[in-house]
Amino acid sequence: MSKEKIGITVSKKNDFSEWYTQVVLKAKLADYAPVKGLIVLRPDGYSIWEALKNSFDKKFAKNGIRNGFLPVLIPESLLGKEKKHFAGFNPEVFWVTHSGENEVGDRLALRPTSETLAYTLYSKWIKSWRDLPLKINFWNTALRAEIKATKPFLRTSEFLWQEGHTVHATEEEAKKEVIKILDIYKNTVEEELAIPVITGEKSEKEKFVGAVYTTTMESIMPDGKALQMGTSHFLGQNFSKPFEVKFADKDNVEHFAWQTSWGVSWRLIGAMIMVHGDDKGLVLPPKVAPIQVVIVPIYNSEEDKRQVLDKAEEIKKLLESKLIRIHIDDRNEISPGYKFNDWEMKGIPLRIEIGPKDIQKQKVVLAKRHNREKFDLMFENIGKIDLILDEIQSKMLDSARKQAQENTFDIFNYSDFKEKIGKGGFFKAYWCGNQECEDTIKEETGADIRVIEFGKENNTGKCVYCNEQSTKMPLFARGY
RNA sequence: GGGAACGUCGUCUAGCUUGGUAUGAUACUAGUCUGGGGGACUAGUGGUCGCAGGUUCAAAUCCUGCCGUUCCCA
Repeated sequence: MSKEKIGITVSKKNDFSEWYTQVVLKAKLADYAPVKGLIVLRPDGYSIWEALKNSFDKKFAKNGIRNGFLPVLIPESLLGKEKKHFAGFNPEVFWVTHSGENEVGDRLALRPTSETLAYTLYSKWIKSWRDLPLKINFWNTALRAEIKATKPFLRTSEFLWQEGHTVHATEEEAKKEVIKILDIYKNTVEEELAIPVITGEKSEKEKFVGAVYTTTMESIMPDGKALQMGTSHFLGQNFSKPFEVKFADKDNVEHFAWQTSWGVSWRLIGAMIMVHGDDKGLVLPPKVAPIQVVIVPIYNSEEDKRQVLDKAEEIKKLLESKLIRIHIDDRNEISPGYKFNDWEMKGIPLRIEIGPKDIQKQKVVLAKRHNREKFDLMFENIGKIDLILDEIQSKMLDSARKQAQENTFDIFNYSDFKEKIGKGGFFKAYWCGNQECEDTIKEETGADIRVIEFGKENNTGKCVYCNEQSTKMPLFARGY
């Protein structure tokens, strides 16, 4: 087989969509399930998810949030209690109508999200101000039927996520929580996945159905489309009223509580693939890589083999003592060259090549995945590999930032907007706040308001569509 | 929401027009030689041709429906 056929067969630049699918499948992150729109996570994919989960869990715990678990079935009567919420989700809800041959009385929804179920329970658990704040996070899956245009991690009918649900005595405290969570999201995504995000508010049109307002973090992908990376919602009393989440305050007067909900999903893995991957395959940020360093031993005689593998073991032990995840690829019958390409396709951040010639010179060859640099490293410096991994992590964020900036444009008039939108990217433009303008722009350009960035309301300009004066300057883009 | 293409061992594929026992490569298994960027040779294993009907003496091939995947356009 020609070497072009073994790895990724298309370039990221020329056929982004096909490239993405090939990377997911060939790096063995996920595979298609027998049911449309569903995927299976394989161990390498799941490891990345676990790394993210661990990172989030630590930060949630510091913020007083604990984990719980909710069932997957929600009776229709509950789901329908908050009407706008229900109407928003209804088209994509899977319904369980039978148990065996018998029809069930109240249809059961496979959770599209758990607000209604969680708050039914919260109303039982919360009686007094002493019970507040109540902050629980749930790691589970959500199901939303995707009929068309499914794509691994980005658009699947069932997805892994976490959904957090908090309850507060005051409006102010709940609003603060919304922002605290968004900060945790932003920090984690930037630090672990090396993907820069822009945080801000969703427009009224794009907010979570049932929320008072939605805050969001958004990123621009290399193909110019925007991806919603996570949302944190201020629910006000929209749910506490119908679900009677009430508490007796210090003055012994009963109040409806103030609530938040928030979530990130395995879409983050999709974003990581898109932002960092290249024509050779996946590129993993060291912090979430299942294997951070792979050693490829090179030898021909039995004696060389023993010597090289002994040294490889020694290096492995040293790096393991520094909590580096390391693997020796001692597969026989596979050439070193094949292994190089194989591990590059899987995105492993660092490769150590070691053979008889290296041992003679007391060094190894080190190859960085993200920029494909290759250089010698003396034995005495191998202990510094943790610093090299840190450096890779931060350089990956830098280059992702640069990439995002190059894909962000200031737009001051509508003809410019229409002309340039085809190329993709974030479009910063003034907007009057009127939904009619938003709708028309969406209709004519395919772009919607991704995020109204925090802290950018100092200046005044003219709405890009209707020329009204405004201080709002959202980012428009076509999205996933 | 609208349109198009595709589905044959794990993967890629020939065969389909004009029906007649399924082609090749790669991967996999064993062995020998190899080994610093996708190695070579030899032998072997592996497929109810996406599923269900229909036409026919006979269907991968023709017809209908379904399922799945991908791409393009709102």
